[in-house]
Amino acid sequence: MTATSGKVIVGMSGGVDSSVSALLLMEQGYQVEGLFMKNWDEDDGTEYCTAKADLADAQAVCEKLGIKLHSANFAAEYWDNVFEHFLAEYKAGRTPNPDILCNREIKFKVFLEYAEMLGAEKIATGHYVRGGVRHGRPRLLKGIDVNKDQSYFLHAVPEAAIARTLFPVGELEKPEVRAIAERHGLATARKKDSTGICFIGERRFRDFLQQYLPAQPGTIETPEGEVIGEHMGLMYYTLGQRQGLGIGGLANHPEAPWYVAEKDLERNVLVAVQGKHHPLLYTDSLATEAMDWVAGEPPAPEGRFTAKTRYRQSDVPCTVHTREDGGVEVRFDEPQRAVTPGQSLVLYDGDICLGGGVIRAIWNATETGT
RNA sequence: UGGGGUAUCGCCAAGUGGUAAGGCACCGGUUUUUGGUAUCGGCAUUCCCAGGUUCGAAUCCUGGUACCCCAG
Repeated sequence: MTATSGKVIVGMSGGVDSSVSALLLMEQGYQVEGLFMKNWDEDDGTEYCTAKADLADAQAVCEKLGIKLHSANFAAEYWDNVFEHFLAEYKAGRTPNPDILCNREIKFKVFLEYAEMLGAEKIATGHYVRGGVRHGRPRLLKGIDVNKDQSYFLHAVPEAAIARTLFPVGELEKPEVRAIAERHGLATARKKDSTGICFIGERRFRDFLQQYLPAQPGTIETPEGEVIGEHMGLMYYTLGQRQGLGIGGLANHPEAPWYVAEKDLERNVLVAVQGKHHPLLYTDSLATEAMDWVAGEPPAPEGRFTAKTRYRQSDVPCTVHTREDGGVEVRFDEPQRAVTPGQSLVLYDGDICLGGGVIRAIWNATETGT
């Protein structure tokens, strides 16, 4: 990278990654300013006040670096374009991934437009991905640190937005990022990585969801129909889940934990199976809703790629067929565990993230159809 | 109230005189920008109750209580 005088607005979350991103861009000669986004209006100002702490951290870093920090509130857009959909998915019995939508709708859309308004040429974030040019066009590439790669969350961001974004830490390993922060005395150097739904934060998931959706308790059953427990509402569970079922030892059953294998919405029954590798936990093929291709179109109507069905899963080989409605059908070489409708299938060609779509239907390796 | 059986952590369950296994569940930490997964740690001074025998009992004895089964 050669030095440039372009103006860049960095999305500052109050974490190490965005802090170091801002620092690196300054070193590269950019004219850097920060923007702190607050996209969730707290319903409970006392218990979950991490947003204030994050803002304070972002401010401390910006002061240290001597850059200006803007702040914006996109809560209305977040609610309309991310959260409503999030709730609708849960209502439909699926397990949505709000952060994927958040990136497409907020960080790489509303934020990008806002930055343009502030006169910036580009934006930057602390994501562990790389923007690059491959085969003559801008691409979304996996981060160098395979352990932290966040391309899964950005697969729905269009190429045009990727091309206008800088991802400084995508070129680094996480430990280096912390070391840089430490060396420059940034307040966030040792701050624990945040998890939880971005902007909403870490909180008791059940309590949170219950504020928006009514819970309908029902029974937990084995595939054979034996009632083995009670669930608090289907929306609180996801496929492959172990914790929270409350199923203790059962006479005439092995000493193995139980996992969620299916949600029967019609009967309001949660179907559980015993043993981590129960066949009903595996799926062989799936279909998605319309895909978001980073390049705007599929690389080919069909082909061999690798895929993730979940963040932090290593890519697995699969065969992909594109349907006319824009979705794809995917068959995995090896059955995959706990593939879940509502989560996204993301396709890769080497380190290029091609795009992905929300999983709509799954087929078990032992099933004949449905 | 005739016979037989069982009573050990929330649940399943070892232990038959030597000073309470294990699993599941649950709780906490780690991992993690979804939900999960995984991983590490915690979790019965006490064995239905009351007496007794013994250096020593969840384990033996006596008497209760509860539940189960077969007979009625």
